Amino acid sequence: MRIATWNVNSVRARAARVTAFLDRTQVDVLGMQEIKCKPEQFPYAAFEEIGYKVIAHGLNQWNGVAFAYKESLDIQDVELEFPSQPMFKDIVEARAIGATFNDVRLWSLYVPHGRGLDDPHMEYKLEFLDRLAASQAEQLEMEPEAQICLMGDFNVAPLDSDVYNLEMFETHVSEPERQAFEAFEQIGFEDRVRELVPDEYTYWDYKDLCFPLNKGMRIDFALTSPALTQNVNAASIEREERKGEGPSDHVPVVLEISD
DNA sequence: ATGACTCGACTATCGAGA
Repeated sequence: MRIATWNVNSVRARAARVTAFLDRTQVDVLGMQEIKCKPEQFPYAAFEEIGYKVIAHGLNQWNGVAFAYKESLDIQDVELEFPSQPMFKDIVEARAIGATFNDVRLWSLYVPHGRGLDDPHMEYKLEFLDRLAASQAEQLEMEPEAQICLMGDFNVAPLDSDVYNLEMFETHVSEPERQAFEAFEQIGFEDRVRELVPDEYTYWDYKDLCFPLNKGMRIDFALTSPALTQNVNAASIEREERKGEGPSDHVPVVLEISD
């Protein structure tokens, strides 16, 4: 089974590119972030035409997460939030969707942007990561052999080399954010993509020729539980998807898993 | 070329992204 994660930055603006990617790569499941629409606004037809079904979660024009998966695959146990997912202003935002495919539990995650080190959104971001890690630690305690992949836009650059110039950043690289990210490793999740593709960014700002100058960030990850980590055979970061007409500012991250 | 942001929204500037 091949799975992928991609912050598509509006699925309605990007439907042709996303479906072209699926058609080309034939990944079995794609977790999307920032679909920026409600389920009833999702461009289902374009996905159905190439043999994919979609489950989407979105409340408004912000955030929004979804899975596209091959129509032959069974989908089970869909959840539209993780346990104790924090609220922002009394709303559980559309930033997580979980579903099980072939006994592999996938989460498509859009971690809040902190905006600034002293911004209320930063506290929200850190709490989001803390509670996500706590929920997964609890899950692994109950079921140590669970095959889980936490994938999405984490909005954290764990290493200095994950940004083109450390001095340009305050958020994404701060110690509290990096500690919140490292918590996943501490409970047993691993970033196999890092081992297989050590030097690549996953995001380049639209502005200032960032992509041609390779001024990027590595902030999109697919973290695997111990039982799933041993089944990861290959990984790629689809840099080509940042080129051409109307790209997202993020590119897909792909994992190949043996059954 | 990988080229100087882009998206969706109370359709016209603006918040948000990172």
